[in-house]
Amino acid sequence: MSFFEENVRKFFIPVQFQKGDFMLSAGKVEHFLYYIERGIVRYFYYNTLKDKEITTDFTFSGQFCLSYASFVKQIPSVLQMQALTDIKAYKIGRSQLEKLMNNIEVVKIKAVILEKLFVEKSERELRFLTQTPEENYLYLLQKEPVLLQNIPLKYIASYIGITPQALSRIRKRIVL
Amino acid sequence: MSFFEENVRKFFIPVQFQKGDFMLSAGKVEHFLYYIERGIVRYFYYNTLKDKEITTDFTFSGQFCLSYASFVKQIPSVLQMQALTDIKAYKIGRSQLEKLMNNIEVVKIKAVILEKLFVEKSERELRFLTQTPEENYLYLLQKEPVLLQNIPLKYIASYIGITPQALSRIRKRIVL
DNA sequence: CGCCGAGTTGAACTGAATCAAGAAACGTGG
DNA sequence: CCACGTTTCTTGATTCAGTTCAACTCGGCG
Repeated sequence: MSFFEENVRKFFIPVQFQKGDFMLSAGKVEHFLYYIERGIVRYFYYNTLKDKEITTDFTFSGQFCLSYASFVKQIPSVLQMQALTDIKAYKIGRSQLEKLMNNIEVVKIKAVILEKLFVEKSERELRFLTQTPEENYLYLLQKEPVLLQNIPLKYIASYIGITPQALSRIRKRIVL
Repeated sequence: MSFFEENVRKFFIPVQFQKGDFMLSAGKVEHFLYYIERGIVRYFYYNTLKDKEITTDFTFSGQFCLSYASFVKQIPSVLQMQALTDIKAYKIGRSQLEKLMNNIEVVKIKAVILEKLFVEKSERELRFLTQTPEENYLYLLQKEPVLLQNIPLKYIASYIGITPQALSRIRKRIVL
């Protein structure tokens, strides 16, 4: 059991979600931080103008998961979270987490987690700037093969920043 | 004087850079965290394969600035930093900063800064996924007008993820 | 069985990349 | 302060990958 997992079990409450469940809908305020023990979560925005969903991220087993801006500022969330698989998770309320923040070790862990989030976003940024959608897809393929087993391709297309049609053609190109 | 500025002055050493100076070159390990009092810093990667620079970010007056991965892991930096203007800054060494991390208030500030960095990258990610290069440029125009006064457009093109030629045509379109 | 969402395929279109050349701005030394 | 060379910016022509609109297939599920 990992260091995080041990600590998580001490303070967090078990919670489960079913495939398809919305863990957080648009307009709701995020009150919990989740630790995903098993499953995949999808983050997305809904663009009313274009009547289109934009998938921005996925969270896999062993990671923390929350609508960050909403949780921190306690404002209605624009970002939505959906369970892509059945999920086994642990949650902790914001006020209780706040109490833990008097412990310097916990604050340090918080900094480490934020650090990781920041570095990941930076790496993703670099991929957008340097790679073609095709290279981006191939990267995702080798980095998170589990993603492609159960998940609709349209979410992956959106995550890469292209249409489902374009992804379909890329996949065709690759096989040849 | 802001809260940050007050604290910065207590522990940081003044340092200056001239326009064009490399604050950190590729392959060097980052030993300092900088606070930029006045000036603009450009972050970029150099892609040997395509013989091309990729500008990923800018830091303006009143912000912290460092090659994050290199500083934290003490490994040679891939990311480079260059002064786009003359710069007045303050710096603190890694080991001294580490000592400050025994103070919970400092760690909390660290978390707040990382939080800000993460949210900014997330917003930039969303712009890549939802906006056209033209919209992206217009956004930058209104968000950081100072950037366009002295800075070569090719850096801005790179930051948006397009070629200088494409940016030139976008600017032409906008004026009309 | 029929419906519906996901995925694929086709054709026309669009916007950025690329290659190439010329104009404008900048800095440096005479 | 001007002349020169370099870098930056612009413009044109061509090519290419992704978008859009539309039709069709496939598989699951009522």
